[in-house]
Amino acid sequence: MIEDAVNPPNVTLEEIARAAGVSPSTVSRILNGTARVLPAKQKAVEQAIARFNYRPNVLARSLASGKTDTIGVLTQTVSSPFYAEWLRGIEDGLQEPGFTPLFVSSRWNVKDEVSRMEQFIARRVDGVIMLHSQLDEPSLIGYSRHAPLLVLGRSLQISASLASLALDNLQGARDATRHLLEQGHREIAFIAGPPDHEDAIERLNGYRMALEDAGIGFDVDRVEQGDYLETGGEAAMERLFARGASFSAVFCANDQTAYGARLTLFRRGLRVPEDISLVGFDDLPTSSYMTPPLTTVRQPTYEIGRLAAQGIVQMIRRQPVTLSPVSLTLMTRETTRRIVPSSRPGDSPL
Amino acid sequence: MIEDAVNPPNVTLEEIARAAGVSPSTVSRILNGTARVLPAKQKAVEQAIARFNYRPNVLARSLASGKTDTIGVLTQTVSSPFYAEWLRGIEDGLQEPGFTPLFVSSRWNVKDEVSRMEQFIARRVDGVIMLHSQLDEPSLIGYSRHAPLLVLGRSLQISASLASLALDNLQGARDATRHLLEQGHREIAFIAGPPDHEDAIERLNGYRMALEDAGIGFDVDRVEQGDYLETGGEAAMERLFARGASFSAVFCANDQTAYGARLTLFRRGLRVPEDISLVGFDDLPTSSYMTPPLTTVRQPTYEIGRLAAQGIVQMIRRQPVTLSPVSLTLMTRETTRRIVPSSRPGDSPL
DNA sequence: TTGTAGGCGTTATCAG
DNA sequence: CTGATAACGCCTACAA
Repeated sequence: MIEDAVNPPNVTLEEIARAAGVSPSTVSRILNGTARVLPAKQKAVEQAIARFNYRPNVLARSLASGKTDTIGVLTQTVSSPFYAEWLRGIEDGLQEPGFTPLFVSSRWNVKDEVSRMEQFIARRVDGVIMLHSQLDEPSLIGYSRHAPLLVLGRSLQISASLASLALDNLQGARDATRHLLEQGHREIAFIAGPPDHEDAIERLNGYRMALEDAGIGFDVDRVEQGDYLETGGEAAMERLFARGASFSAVFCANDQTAYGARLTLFRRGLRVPEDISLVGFDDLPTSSYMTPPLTTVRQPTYEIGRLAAQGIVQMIRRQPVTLSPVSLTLMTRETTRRIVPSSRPGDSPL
Repeated sequence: MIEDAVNPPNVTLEEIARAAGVSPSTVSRILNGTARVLPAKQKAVEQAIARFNYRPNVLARSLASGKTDTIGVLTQTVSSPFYAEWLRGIEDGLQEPGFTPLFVSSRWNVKDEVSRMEQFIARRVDGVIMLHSQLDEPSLIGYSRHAPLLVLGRSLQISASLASLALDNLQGARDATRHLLEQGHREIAFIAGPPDHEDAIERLNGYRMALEDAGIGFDVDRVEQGDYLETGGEAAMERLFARGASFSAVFCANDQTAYGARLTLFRRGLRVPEDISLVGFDDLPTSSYMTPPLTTVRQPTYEIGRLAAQGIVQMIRRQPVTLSPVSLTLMTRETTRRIVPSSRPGDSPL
């Protein structure tokens, strides 16, 4: 029998108190469970709240209490399929402890990244999670003085208010390359990520290391520059061919790059994996639906997101943070294929 | 020469005023450009702000001013590739007018949707944009009394505080089906979306309508239920075959469904488009990188996001809202192919 | 042009 | 257990 009349939007705690015949502090106590209150008053207040459809003003509450129950989450692009699962993990992980994530994008731009952080501070978030920050360590330490800061995808000197969770990109890239080697490939091309990305560099190093482990020289001629985007992979693959590079497999610094490379192969009438083997990195949700399903290095991003959520909450509560490093695993699917050892070395797909 | 000492986190406007030798209101005025101030004081204040690295407390400001410059954005899943571009469009569109989006997911769950809206109200957002709400119209109208509400992907009775922007799903589906018909296909299967989604129903109707326009009966046997996800498309396609349905083309209610269907075709050794033509809906960013690139109906989601951002700001400013309906366009790529009329009617790919 | 004072809606500290 | 009362940090008349 609750009337759905045109309720004057903003009911305040004080009005509830008056309606219930108690003092504002009592209402506040009931709202927060701060102290025991007589059942009778409790009930009166609850009824008033229901009747007026009262909702505490979060702003006022935060101002008074000094906490906002908000976590700033800085991502490079909210729209990247790569970050999507991370965000979901974070959102889910923050749900139960009662925090709200504030997602913003820096668009791979250091200046934006700074302004977003300033915004977080101005909004008095209780903590910040950064996905792939480009800021230098001193800056990060500076920000961590305002609120606990957790940086994903980097490894930093940690403190009580600064933590990081790194992924073993090097290992992942090494495994992927090794897989190709085990299949008999000797000429493995690599399409790199942005040269200024820490993880892109690690992946390149992993590729290189695996090659050297196998006694195969690292050949610059088989490496092309990509940009982590489909278009970059497409173009890089094109350049590889234009340059007459010889290879039987291509390892791409990330899945999006692999998608682009795949398209170029398709355009040139080359079959995957019959003519060329292809490996990606990230294991985006759609990668297992490519034709054929892409062999790639899986990053458990959703789980990492949850871990991060859990970690930042622990930091806020001044509890010890437990962030064990996450390992990446190769998902062997159908874009790689064993090469017959009899094939003449130096065989070019061209 | 700014010292980066361990600054006591929270400098207040009052401290700035004291340091600059002026009153708090003067500082406030300078901060907001509310009134002219003597150049000398202006400078003194600016210096103090810089020196103390002062950042106004957004909470206090909002509480006092009654506006938060925040827009609640309710999406079904932050992590869906489908919503990604919308979010980006909204974020970009909100940037310039100075609003911050607050992204949350309802996970396709009405209960969550309600609680998110409550949260928005509690946070006193200045406006709300909903992507595909499942709430009924009365509820939406109710919420719109708290703050301007803009619903995307639905068509509603509009008012000064409630607007909607619908997409012509029916038209899009009709065009797609017609395209297939023009290519000579007569047996066109359809993998539908969730039966309780307005747009899924519209797409089914568009398919049906095109068939009837062409004088071809709508055949339930060629329709399978999907769920807008890859796995659903995969399974639906499988069922289509298991049931022995006969078709030369498949139209999927969305791209993710098409991805799944594509995989099933691949598994069965059927070529696209040589054996079966395939059409999707949405034009996700990766669709043009499928093998072969997917023919699909494009929704200009990024642009819609920007439009929505612009629209909600107009509503907040009590300006007339201009939301012209958005049309969808067929992107003819390479998963569809003209069928030779000579092929015996009733030809089954099996 | 500038300062004073009151208020925004809650929480939190103290008596009682 | 409960009610005043003072913050929280800023904005905005109002007055000077």
